[in-house]
Amino acid sequence: MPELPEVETARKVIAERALHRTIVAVDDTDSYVCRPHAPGQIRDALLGRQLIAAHRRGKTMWCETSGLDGSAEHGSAEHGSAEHGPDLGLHLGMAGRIVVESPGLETVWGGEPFRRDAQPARAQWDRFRLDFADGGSLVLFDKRRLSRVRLNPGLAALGPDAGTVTEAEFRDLVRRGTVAVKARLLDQSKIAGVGNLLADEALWQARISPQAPAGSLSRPAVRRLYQSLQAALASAEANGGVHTGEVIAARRRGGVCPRCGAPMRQGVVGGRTTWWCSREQALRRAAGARTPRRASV
DNA sequence: AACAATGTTCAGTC
DNA sequence: GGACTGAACATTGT
Repeated sequence: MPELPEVETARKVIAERALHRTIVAVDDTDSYVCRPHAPGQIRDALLGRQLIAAHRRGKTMWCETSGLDGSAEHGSAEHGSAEHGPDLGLHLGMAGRIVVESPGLETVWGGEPFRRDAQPARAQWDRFRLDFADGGSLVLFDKRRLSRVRLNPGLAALGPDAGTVTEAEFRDLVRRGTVAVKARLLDQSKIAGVGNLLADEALWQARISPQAPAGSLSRPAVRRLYQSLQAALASAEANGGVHTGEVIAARRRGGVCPRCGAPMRQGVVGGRTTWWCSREQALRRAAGARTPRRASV
């Protein structure tokens, strides 16, 4: 169930292990995952080509592909689009992972966090597959079938990547409107890459209520939020995923704030289950308002 | 058995 | 048209 850091891990797996290998077979028969393409359309577009680069913005990945004889990987060749194939867009949805097999090398994967269950990966969860001429493969594995594969994915609906957005851009995009700040963080058209856990973690680090209207944040608060988000992204990438966030383990019944010990509170914000510290992330009303209610559990 | 799940999209309302 | 809300999507795990 990947957010930006997990998707970046998957992108690296592709970039390091799946490039420059000729595609000799494509399974694009899952019409839900491959929508709106017709079965066979992605296959026909990719057969005989190679993946030559893997990119990411937010949670969306796309791979550039070579010309039919692999020409683009051998440099120059700037004679027009015939030298390149279409981009292959990959989105891991809620539970997708990328698995790359290579002859003589161990299988590598990225995306969904590691689970130590002994359960073998059932082939029925392979939603999309590229087979390479060397006998290896790239598989999009997804138990829940909400991942997506498509040719030439548009990126116009995505805001700047959460990992590279500047503080000034972030402030302009976030601090406006009346929507809850958490909902704004989850809006991929504003900032791309933040998911439910990352949003809870960054807001907790910054001690900001997830329910605070986005436009009501003070300039220092937005700055804290930006810095907390960058720290949470870096920490997740270093430690293996967003589930390693400090407050994530406290997202459960009876959980307490890892900093102050106050009970964690749960609710729905922006349509997603949300946990926050009842003390440090209390929703403060506009200037002049009091906070008369004692903390309730 | 009912419900939640680390995501996106789309129909609907203001 | 933009901002916002809530349900739907497919499937699994609790």
